[in-house]
Parts: sequence; C-alpha cells; structure tokens
Amino acid sequence: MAKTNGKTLSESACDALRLDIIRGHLEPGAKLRIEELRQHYATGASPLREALNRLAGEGFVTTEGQRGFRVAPLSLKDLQDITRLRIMLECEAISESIRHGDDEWEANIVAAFHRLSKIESDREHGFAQWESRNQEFHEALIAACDSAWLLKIRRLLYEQHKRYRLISILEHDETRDVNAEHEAIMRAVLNRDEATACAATESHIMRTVETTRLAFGHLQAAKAD
Amino acid sequence: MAKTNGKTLSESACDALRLDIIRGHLEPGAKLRIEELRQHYATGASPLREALNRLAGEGFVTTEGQRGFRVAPLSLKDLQDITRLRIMLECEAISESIRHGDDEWEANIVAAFHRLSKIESDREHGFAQWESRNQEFHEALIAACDSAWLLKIRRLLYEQHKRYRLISILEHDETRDVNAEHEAIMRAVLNRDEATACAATESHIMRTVETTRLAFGHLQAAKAD
DNA sequence: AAATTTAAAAAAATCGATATTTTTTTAAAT
DNA sequence: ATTTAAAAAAATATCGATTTTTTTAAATTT
Repeated sequence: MAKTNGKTLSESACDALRLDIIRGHLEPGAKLRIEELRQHYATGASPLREALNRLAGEGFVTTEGQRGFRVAPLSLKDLQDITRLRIMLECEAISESIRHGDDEWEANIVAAFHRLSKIESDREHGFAQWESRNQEFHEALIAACDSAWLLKIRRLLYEQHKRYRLISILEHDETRDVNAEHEAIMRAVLNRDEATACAATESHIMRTVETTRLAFGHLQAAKAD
Repeated sequence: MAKTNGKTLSESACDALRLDIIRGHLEPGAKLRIEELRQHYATGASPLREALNRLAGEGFVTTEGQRGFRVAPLSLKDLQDITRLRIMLECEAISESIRHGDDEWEANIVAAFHRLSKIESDREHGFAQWESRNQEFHEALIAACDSAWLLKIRRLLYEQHKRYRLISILEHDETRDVNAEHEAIMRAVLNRDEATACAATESHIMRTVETTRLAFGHLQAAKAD
C-alpha cells in the first residue's frame, strides 16, 4: 500500500467520511455497513472502524450496541438547538477576537471579505468555492480569539449546521443581501464595536437558519410521501 | 469470550480508559502504548484502537500521524479556558432548566441536595461517593434543560474540569462552605430566580477553580524538580 | 386465510492473530 | 560531536474466525 500523503488510512477514511456526512452525500440516519464502505473508500475494515469510532466521538455518527454505525440524524428541533448555541458561542468568540486582534488580524479579515464578495454574485454556480470562502471569512473574524475550547466547539457546531445548510442548497432567499450582512459584521468588528458585531452576527445567523429551516422542512415533507 | 454485559469490548475499553484519564490514573501527556494497554485492560488490539479513536474524537486523547496515542495534556491556560466556557454554558443550562422545570424536577433537586449534604462533612473519606453525589446534584439542577447540545457540551467541559479537580484532591480550602454554596444555588433555582442562580453558580465554579488552580500549580512546580 | 411464533439461514459486526510499515533507539563510523 | 546504518520497538493494516443480529421461510395458532 503506497502512502498517499502524511496521513494514515484511518485518518483519510475519517476525513472522507466526515466530508460526505457534512455534504449530505451520506443520508442522515443511513446505515453505514462496513462492507459497503470498504468498497466505496477502498480501505480495510479496521481503518474504517477506527474512523467511524472517531466520528462517533465527534457526534457525526451514532452507534448502538452490536448493531453497527449510522449517520447521525437531523431534525428541526436539532437545528434550532444548534442555532441557539451557535449564536452564543459565535458572539463570544467575536467579542474576544475584537479584544485581542491586531493589525494583521484586521488585514486578514479585509482580505477574506474581499475574496468572498468577488464571487458573492454567482453563488449558485461555484457553490463549493463560495462555501469555502464564506467559511474562511467567518473564521478570519474570530482568528484572534485565543480560547481553544471555544473555537473547537464553535467549529463543531458550525459544521453540524453546515449539514443542514448543504442539504438545502436549492432554496435561496432572493430578498437577502448576504454580502451586506457580511460587510456589516466586518465594519463593526473593525470598529471594535462588540455589541454591534454580536447583533449583526446574530441577525446573520438567524436569517441563514430561517432559509435553512424552510428548505429542511420542505425536504422532510417531500420525504413523507 | 464471555459477554460481560450489553457492551461491546470496544465500549468497555473506552469507558475504562475515559475513567482512568478523568481520574488522573493515566498521567496527562503519557504515551498510551497498545501493548501495555492490552495487558492492563485484558483486551485485543482492535477494540483498544477503536476506543482510543473514539476518545480522540471526544478530546481525551491526542494522536499524531503514525506515532500512536497520548493522554490529552493539561495546562493552567487550558483550565482557565475551560472555566470560562463552563460558567457560560452552566448558566445557560440552569436558566433554561428554570424556565422548563416541573414539580418532579424540583423534587429531584431537593433529593439530590439532601443526599449530597448528608456526606458533605466527611468529604475526605468517601471522596468517590462525594464526587458522584456532587455530580448528581449539579445534573439534577439542569435536568429540565431540553437542549441536547448544550447538555452534551456542558458535560464534556464538566468532565474535562474534573480531570483537574481529581488531580488535586489533597488541597482543601477550609474557608469554604461548599454545602452553603450548593444550598444558595438550589434556593435560587427553586425560586425560579435565574439571575441569582447564575450568579451563585458562577461564584461556585470560580471558587472551585481557584482551589483547583492552586493545587495544579503546586503539582506542576513539584514536577519541575 | 391471516397473523403470530419458531427455527434456520444469511448477513453483518466484532474481535484477535499475524504481517507490513514506520518510528525510535542503539551503536558504529565519520 | 555529528552523522549514518542497523536493530528493535511500536503503530497500523489485512485477514480470517467468532459472535450477534437480521432476514427468510416454515410451522403453529387464531
């Protein structure tokens, strides 16, 4: 077995699985049979089991006794739960970032915002790229927060929410100006105005979730047929 | 291999390892060699590796490339980081619990407090029992919080902090009346007074952490020899 | 005949033993 | 003292054996 990079097979499998779960490529609640995964990811059973166990620890898959693994389910209630916590943690992280950030931090935010707004218009086409630059912008905002746990948990919730968001790409709220929302957050952050930055962040998340919530509701309804 | 209970070997190994890490039985930063663990926990390599991977996902062990596993390290900075988040989440959970709790919830709090205060005096002797009843009391307070994520993360941080606390059992702040602190929290909670309950909780955690911080500092200093 | 129970077969998950890499240690040589 | 090479140790992956769950089909009961 030739080594692909620095990673072990377990790690590669883990990353690939996590990505497929977040992207909705693997359906929420779906059974994860080792044999099938072996075929798909071209790996042995042991690396896969190790990957699945790690993902279980992270909350992306569930496991019950001797009955194997499943993709962690999604629900409206779960979405609302995640949202509330996300707002709380995101605001905390932004506030701390504002208190600690230096010139370099500011420059990175401006750069990330610029990269994102350049492609904001054709969000539909290069969605993967938009998604990635969006994430980079939001992470630039909180890069000066030096609480490792806060960042770790914030990221977990961000990715969990991403699962909902990516399921409902189709839905697009035409009335929103996402770029303006981002700019409002950025301006408040650069002004070191914690209260305004938090308010703008909360409103941004709430709007996003509202779109997500609608799309997810529609999807559930369609599935009930 | 006779089945011990409903659990699989992986799960048993995982629980045993987690407990030993939280209890400080396994030193922070210590290398976790599969062969040694095999001897100690009387299991094969596969279940152990699966357990270690899950614990890595939960943040109790670290892993680096092809260099095996280590017990996640502790540091003063980490302790302060955990504390800040704990206060935030614990208060949020208590507030929501206060808003949702019913009579049964109240009764369970009173019962848990009673059980705890009965052995509050000889905390030194039956420490394990005190620890367990203390945890039960604090979980009774937030039992009516129906945010699964909040509870999950709160618990993670509670256990992470427990790692620090159990390392420094020796230290004991004579000037504290922990029972009175607990009673103050309980009274505020039963009065449905969110602000007071949060303030009492924050002060309780801060006092606990101060003791922990001192003991951990001493331990680090002693180790530097 | 339909529904429930029971028994057998198939599938899947879990585990342990062994083989292959990779890293770390040890010792010799520059 | 530093570098290099060989040996030992450790980590990772593959494979096959065992146990458990799920499915399927037959038998019994209502």
